[in-house]
Amino acid sequence: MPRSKYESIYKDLKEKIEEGEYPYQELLPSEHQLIQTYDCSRNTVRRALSNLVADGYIQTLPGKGVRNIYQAVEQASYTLGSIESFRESSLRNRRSGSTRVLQFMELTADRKIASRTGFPEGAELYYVQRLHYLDLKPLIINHNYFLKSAVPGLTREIAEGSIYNYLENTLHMTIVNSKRTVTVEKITQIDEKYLELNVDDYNCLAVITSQTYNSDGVMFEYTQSRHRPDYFRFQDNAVRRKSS
Amino acid sequence: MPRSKYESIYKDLKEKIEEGEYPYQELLPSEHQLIQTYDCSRNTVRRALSNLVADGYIQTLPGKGVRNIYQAVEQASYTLGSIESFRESSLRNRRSGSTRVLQFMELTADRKIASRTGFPEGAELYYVQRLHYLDLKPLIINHNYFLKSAVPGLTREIAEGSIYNYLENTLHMTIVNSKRTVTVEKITQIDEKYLELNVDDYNCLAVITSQTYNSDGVMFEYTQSRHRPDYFRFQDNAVRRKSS
DNA sequence: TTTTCAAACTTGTTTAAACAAGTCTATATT
DNA sequence: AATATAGACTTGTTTAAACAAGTTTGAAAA
Repeated sequence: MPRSKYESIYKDLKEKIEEGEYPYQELLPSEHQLIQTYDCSRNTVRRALSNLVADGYIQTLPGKGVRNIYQAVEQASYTLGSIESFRESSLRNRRSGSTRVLQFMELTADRKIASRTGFPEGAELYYVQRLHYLDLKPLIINHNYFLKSAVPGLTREIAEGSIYNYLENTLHMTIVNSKRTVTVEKITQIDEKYLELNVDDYNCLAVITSQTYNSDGVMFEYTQSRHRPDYFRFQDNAVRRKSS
Repeated sequence: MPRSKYESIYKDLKEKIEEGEYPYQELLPSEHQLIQTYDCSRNTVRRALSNLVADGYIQTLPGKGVRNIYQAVEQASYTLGSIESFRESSLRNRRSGSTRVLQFMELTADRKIASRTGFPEGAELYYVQRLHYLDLKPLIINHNYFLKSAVPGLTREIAEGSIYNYLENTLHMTIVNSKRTVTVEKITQIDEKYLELNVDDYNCLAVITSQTYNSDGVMFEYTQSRHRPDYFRFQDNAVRRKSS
């Protein structure tokens, strides 16, 4: 359940927009009207609205009002947007996902690993290599590095299911921030083998590397996520902020 | 120059972080101290800080303080992050960029174009196809569609330079919002020809499609941007907001 | 010495108020 | 009829204040 007023207003408006309560390009109720509707202060309404702006759902027009610019996205393919685990994505898309652990080991970050991942040299890590299936089709190979001190007690069995589920529900860790980079890389032999790709078809794949921070401000995860190109889609909404 | 207090505080703190004034993982001055420093209210400081959180520069730790999690990014390759034009990116990376117009024409959106771009059927459009060079190397082919009514007077000559420069400085249009999708696609003959790619090397490239809105809430641009995979990098920072 | 605990910090949420500036409309003026 | 304008809207910025809740610290009590 929402823990604060502005969150529940945000959620309520978001649903209404998604359900088409306000037509595309039309104005939402004014801030003043929303204050009446939700019985709260102007700041609280504005906070909810600013989150919707960040989502690319609405746009504020000074002097005019708030315009709905939400368009339902084609869910033809597998979409990765916010910070969510493979399991969450699968559920959101109502597909059956499964995970196969290819490797599970503990290691210490040497100079090479440290410079690549951003972990300090000498850090104790878990390394997990997993293959994610969607509807029996192998789509993603994940190479995860977890900071052992932040993710104690990780096992191969946990990795078979959802590691994020373990982090949030068992360790009560909160994921806050994730810095991600999308690139395109040549296929490796491992990719070819497990993703069942044919080099004559695609010889590249989409790679997302991410550094994830928990609520203590500690980077506890580095992941390289290698995606089948034909099922890859990365969405983003950029808001230009006033600068200089 | 900054038009508001919170923007100038944001900018000042951002520069200090980038210059290493606060070590990685260390705490910034508390909100109370920042209030003294900038002689403003708490809300104004918090607004500046929340922008830095969105940038992935800092993380707030309730009860503790504000932690610097900024790490200078490796600028080895061409980076696209926020909404910026090719010229802006080139300048930021201190490279010499140039642009070659391959095609410039006016057209009317038929059903096919409308459904692909999101423009209404029958909309009058400019279509621009351009090749962008960085240090004499062809990196990107752009297919731009501009809404004629929102971008009047666009010419081939303007397209040779910076269209965004024209939009902002001549038409005084403000770009507000851009919805983007990254995918990986097979190379076409056009790509192969102009990007000087060898199919035996890479047979895919990175494609960014974007729908851009101006300050009137009108989608005035649809662009498909096709990038040489070896020079492509897309960065992002995701903040997990409380949900459900 | 160790433990307890209150006080002094930290950030998070919410309200209220004032003013600025852009947009629209209907009335009054030309 | 066309124009000008005042007033009633809209969102944007800033300040002030109060309370909640998490973390730190040092003094008092065991």
